[in-house]
Amino acid sequence: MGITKTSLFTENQNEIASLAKAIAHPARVAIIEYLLKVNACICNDIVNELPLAQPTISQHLKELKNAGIIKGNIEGNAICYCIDHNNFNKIKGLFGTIETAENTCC
Amino acid sequence: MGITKTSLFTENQNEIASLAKAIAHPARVAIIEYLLKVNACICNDIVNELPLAQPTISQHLKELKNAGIIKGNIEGNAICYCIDHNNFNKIKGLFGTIETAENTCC
DNA sequence: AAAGTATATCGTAATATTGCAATATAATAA
DNA sequence: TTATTATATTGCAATATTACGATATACTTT
Repeated sequence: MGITKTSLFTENQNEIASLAKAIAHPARVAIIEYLLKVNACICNDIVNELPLAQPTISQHLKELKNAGIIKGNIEGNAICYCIDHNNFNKIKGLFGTIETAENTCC
Repeated sequence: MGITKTSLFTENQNEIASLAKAIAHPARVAIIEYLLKVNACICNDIVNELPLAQPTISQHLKELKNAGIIKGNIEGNAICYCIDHNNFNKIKGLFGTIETAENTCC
């Protein structure tokens, strides 16, 4: 098999999982951190900043965009990427709302 | 290729990525939610709760344990799993500390 | 001891991810 | 128009993940 049985889980569970998946690579974490640092969004800068080839960066950016974590705007012949703060806060919310009371077990 | 170039990124970036990876599957999200709900930790219950075969659940539990999200204690011939709240709070912290100020771009 | 219960591991097939060279696309500059 | 610059897409090889049947391990009950 090897295919995740998405249909067996709730929409919320799949949503959390796919957002987590978008963050589940150090290059993508690095891109997020960089975009948060520079705020205004450069793109070729990311290629220069990270030790990966341009097509690889482009692929990671695509995944982050599909997940809604970043967004890109065309600016001349360049593309300006930046964090999509609405969705990013939503992610933080998903983790933040989980109650982690004292556990009485183990 | 196909191998993540872990060595090219910081320890913190790799840590966030691997914690996110542990959450990046709906079955593992479901396991976490279930353990948070029942607090005290049953194990065969998880197999009955989720629509996946026992070896598959066992594999997911192993990944969650390796990531430090859950821990298991032997109790007779059963194993009691529960959330490792120390690490779980750490994860929440990792996401929570990221500043998401207003963005002035895009 | 034998049977039952609970969990882990092995082996394997199906699929997904990662990374990059080569190439395509699109806007700008010369 | 012809470079140049910036980004995306394609194709492919290497590797990782997912799922589960079969089997192993280990404790408990009979």
